[in-house]
Amino acid sequence: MAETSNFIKTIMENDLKAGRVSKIVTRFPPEPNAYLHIGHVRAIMTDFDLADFYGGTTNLRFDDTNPTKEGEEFVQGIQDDIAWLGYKPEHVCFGSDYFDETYKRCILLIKKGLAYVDDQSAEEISATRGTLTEGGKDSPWRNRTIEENLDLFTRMKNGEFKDGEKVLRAKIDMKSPNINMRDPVLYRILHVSHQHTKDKWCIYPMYDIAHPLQDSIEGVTHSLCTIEFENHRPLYDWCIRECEMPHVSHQIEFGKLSITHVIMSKRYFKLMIEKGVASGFDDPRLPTLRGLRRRGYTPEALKTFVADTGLSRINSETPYEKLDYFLMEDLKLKTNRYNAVIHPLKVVITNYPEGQIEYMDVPNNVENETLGSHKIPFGREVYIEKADFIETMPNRKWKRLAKDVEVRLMHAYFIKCNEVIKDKNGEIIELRCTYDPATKSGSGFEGRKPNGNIHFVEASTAISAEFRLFGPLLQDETPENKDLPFEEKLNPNSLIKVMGYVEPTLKDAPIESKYQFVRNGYYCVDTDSSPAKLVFNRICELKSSFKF
RNA sequence: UGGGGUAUAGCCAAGUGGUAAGGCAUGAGGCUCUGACCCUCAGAUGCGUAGGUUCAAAUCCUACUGCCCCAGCCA
Repeated sequence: MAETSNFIKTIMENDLKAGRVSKIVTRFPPEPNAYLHIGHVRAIMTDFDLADFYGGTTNLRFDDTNPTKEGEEFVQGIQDDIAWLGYKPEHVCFGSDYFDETYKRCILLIKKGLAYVDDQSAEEISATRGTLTEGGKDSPWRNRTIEENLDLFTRMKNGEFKDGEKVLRAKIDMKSPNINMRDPVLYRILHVSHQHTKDKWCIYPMYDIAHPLQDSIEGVTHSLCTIEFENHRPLYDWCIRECEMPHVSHQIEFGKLSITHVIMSKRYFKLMIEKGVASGFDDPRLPTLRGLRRRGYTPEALKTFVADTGLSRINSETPYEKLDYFLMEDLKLKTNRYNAVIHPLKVVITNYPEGQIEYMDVPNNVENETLGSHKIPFGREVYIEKADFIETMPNRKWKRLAKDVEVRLMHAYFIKCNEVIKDKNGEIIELRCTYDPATKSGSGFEGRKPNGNIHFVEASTAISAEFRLFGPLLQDETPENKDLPFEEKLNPNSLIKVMGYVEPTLKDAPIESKYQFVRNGYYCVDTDSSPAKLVFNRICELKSSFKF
C-alpha cells in the first residue's frame, strides 16, 4: 500500500513538501446505516494507510446527520469491523458533535446574505431546479431580508414549523451549470429524535454543509471520498470559504472498487435480510466484511487484495478470483492442510488386509515445518475424488488415476487401478486397486514415479460432512434484468450443499455449520470460533460447480 | 443536446517530453508425496481516434469518439 504509488500520495507529498500542510489528517466518514463491505476497505486503507505513512492521523467519524436512517447498532459494528481490519482511529467522532457549530456557521451565512429560508415545498424546489441543460428559477423567497431569514431560521430551530415546511438554502446561483450549486438545501426540518443529540434539534444539516464543516473543525487536511462527489467539490470549497472556517480542508476523489458479479449495495443487503433471503449482514454470501469473515477471508487477504488493485480516479471492476488469490497468499504458510473428499468414489485395495488400519504421518503444512504434523488413517477401503479418476488416460498430461495406472495416495502408498466397477447405468461406483507396500510414504522409495499424487480419506474412519459452496446472492445487474423485481435477480447457485467426507482429525471441527471458499482445488472452511482457517488438500472440481 | 470527470494488454495499474514498471488472469515449459506452492519463458512496434509541435510524445497542442457522474428536504 504505502510502497506503491498513487495520485493521492503524490498530492500529499507535494502538500507536505510545499509546506501547505505540516501533518496529514484524514477521516473515514461512514454513515451508520449499515455494516461495512469490501468496497469500504479501499476507503479505509486510503485514509488510514496514507495518513500513517506520512506520520499523520485518521479519525473515524460517523456521518450521522440524518436520524431517520441511522442506528446505534451500526456504530458499534463499524468500529468492530475497522478494528478487525487492524486499524485504530485517532478519534472516534460524530457529525452530530458539531451541530452547534454548523448551526452557528449557517447563521453567519445568513448574515452575509448567503443563505435564506425557503418556504417552497420539496416538489416546488425540485421543479424549479432546472434540468441538466437549463438553469433553474429563483425561489420567490430568495430575497428575504437578513432579519427575516434570521428570525425564520431561529424559529425553524425552535420547532415552530412542521417537517418540510421550510428549509434553509444557500444563495449561490440558480443558473449554475453545476446543479449542486443551484441554491442547495443546507438544513431541513426533521422532528425526529437523534440517536446522540436526542431531542435537542429538529433541524438537521445536509451532507453538503455538514461535511466540509466537520472536516474543517477536525483539522482534516485531505478529505478523501469517492468520485461521485466530485461535482460537490465546488460547494465543499464554497462552504469552507463562506463559513470562514479557519482551517481549509481539501476534498480529493478516487474511484470506487467493485468486484465482478458482486452487488455492493446497502439497499440490496437490507432488502435481502428483510425478505429472509440473507440471514443477516454476516451472511457469507454477502460481500460485507462480516460475511467475508465468516466465509474465511482474513483481514490481511482483503488488504493485500485492495492494495494490489491500486487506486486511481477510475471506478474499477476486479474479478473475484483475485481476492481468492490473495487469501491463499495469506493462508498458504499459516494454515494446516487436511484431507477431504467432496464427491467420493470408493476404492478397495484388494491386497490390503481386511480390518487393518495404519496411521500415516502427515505434515500439517509442507511449506511450514513449524506447524507440525498429524496422523491420518489408511486402510483397505478409501474414498478419492471422482474427478481424480478417468477410465482411460486422455493424454500424458493426466496426472491422476486411470485404469492400469499407478498413482500415489498422498502420504500413503502407490496404488494401481485394476478394475472398474459400474452400476447398471454405466456409472463408475467403485475401483479395485492394489497397493505396493514398498512405496510407503517416508520410506524413501524411488524405484519408479507415480502418475501423480492424489488425496484420500480412509472409509471406515472418515467423517461425513456437509460442505457448502457459496456464490454471490444476487446476480449482476444487467440491462436485461435491471428492471426485474429483486426476487428474479437472486442467484440460484448462491448456495450448493454437498455431502462428503473429511479425515477423522477434524472430528470436532464444526464443518457442517461453517463456510468456505474455493480456489484452484483448495477448499477453505471458516471458523469464527477458532482463529485457524482450515485448508483442505486438493479439493477439485468445485470451481466448475461454482457458477455465477 | 449543460457541466464535471475519465481513456495505457482480458482485469487492475505505474508512467508528468527521452524511447511502455508491476500484479491478477492466460499460454508454454520445469519441479513436486497437493495439477497447489515454487521456478523459467511468452506477452501492448503500442498508450481511445485523427492531426499537429519536437531531434524525440502515453506524456505538450487541436479536434473528435467512447464510458462514468450530477436535476434527494440521502450520504
